[in-house]
Amino acid sequence: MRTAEVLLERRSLAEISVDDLAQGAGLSRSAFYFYFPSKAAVVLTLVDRMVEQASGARDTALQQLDSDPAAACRGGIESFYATFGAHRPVVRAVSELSATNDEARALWSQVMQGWVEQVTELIEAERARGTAPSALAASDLATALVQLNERVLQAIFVDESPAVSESAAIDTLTHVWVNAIYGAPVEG
Amino acid sequence: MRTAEVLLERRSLAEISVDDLAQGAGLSRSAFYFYFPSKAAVVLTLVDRMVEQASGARDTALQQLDSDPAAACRGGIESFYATFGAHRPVVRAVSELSATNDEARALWSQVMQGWVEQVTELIEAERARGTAPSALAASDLATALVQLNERVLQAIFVDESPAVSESAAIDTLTHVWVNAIYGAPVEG
DNA sequence: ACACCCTATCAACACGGTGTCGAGAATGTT
DNA sequence: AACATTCTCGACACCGTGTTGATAGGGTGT
Repeated sequence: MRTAEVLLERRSLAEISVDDLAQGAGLSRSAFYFYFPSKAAVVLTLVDRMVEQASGARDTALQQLDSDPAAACRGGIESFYATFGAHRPVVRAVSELSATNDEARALWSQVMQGWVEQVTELIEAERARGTAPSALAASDLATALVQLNERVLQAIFVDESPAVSESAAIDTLTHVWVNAIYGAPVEG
Repeated sequence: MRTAEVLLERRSLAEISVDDLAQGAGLSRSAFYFYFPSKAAVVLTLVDRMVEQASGARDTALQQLDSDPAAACRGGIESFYATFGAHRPVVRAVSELSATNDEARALWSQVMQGWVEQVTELIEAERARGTAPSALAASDLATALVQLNERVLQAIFVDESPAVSESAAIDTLTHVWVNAIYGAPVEG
């Protein structure tokens, strides 16, 4: 698995064969299959690890919004950024794998679902306090905002173009979040 | 190519072999290679077609913002939705292909770049008119908003979960756009 | 010291998909 | 009729995956 992470820094998942993985770990290709059923399983394990290690950070980051809501949003976004930024190769791999692998898709959507639920709660709490207007379904708005983060950061992490400049990313996302949550409804 | 579009309605690109494509068109596999250098080329051609057919719609949709800016945003979003919604299998295929194919990635990012430029102009025009505050770089904001659309609609088109409900998508996106563009800067 | 099992490793194989080649039909041109 | 162009095919080489059956080593109990 260390080998997998190292190789993923340089090449995409598709460019890495089971042979590469095995050789990197000093094994024959078939010995690899003793430890993992497939290349995909390695990535899934890597993702599992990352998720476990990071799911705590999310909950704490978003919960302390009593004081300053804008700061809480920023905290959540920073936590999102930190979590996935620290494991860029893994994020890249899982997004690549999701194109062809149901399990990867399911795992990733579970991760995103966690974020969406957390953010939905945040929005509903603010609406209950009367600080945020109720216009759209909170879950729809939360989904959109989480997906915004996902896509914007993804683009940055894999050096796509166009992409938001990395230094402005947090500010840009926070701006969009805060205005989307607290801004006035747009007449349909 | 018609065959490709039909097959892509049912299965993902990875599940379609050159053989399937050829047979669907009543050809042998090697005859296929007379017409296209690879499976990827078929998808690229499909995308080219879609882009060409749709790039006009975008420009006109966003340009008429003199009257009602919110309506112009909505128009742009609707045009985005219509363009890609009408060719879901192709969108799905190109996103899948982009995971492994440089040319597909380049083509897609060119398409997105077109949108970003258009939206950047819109934002800058509004700021020049004094109706929108200048906080973030217009191009960063535009990039984020275009990627928001991309990701939210993608999730809807491929039936991901979580996803914004399709009926609320346009409203949700419009809300985020308008508030992000016209909303007050968030103190960093 | 022996038998035993469990862990670990490997070479060899079968399979499926890709892309190439050269040989030839089919069709049109002079 | 000779020729060229367009198109089609079967056969091949290649690569990556995943499986299998044979085998080596290192504990453990007797």
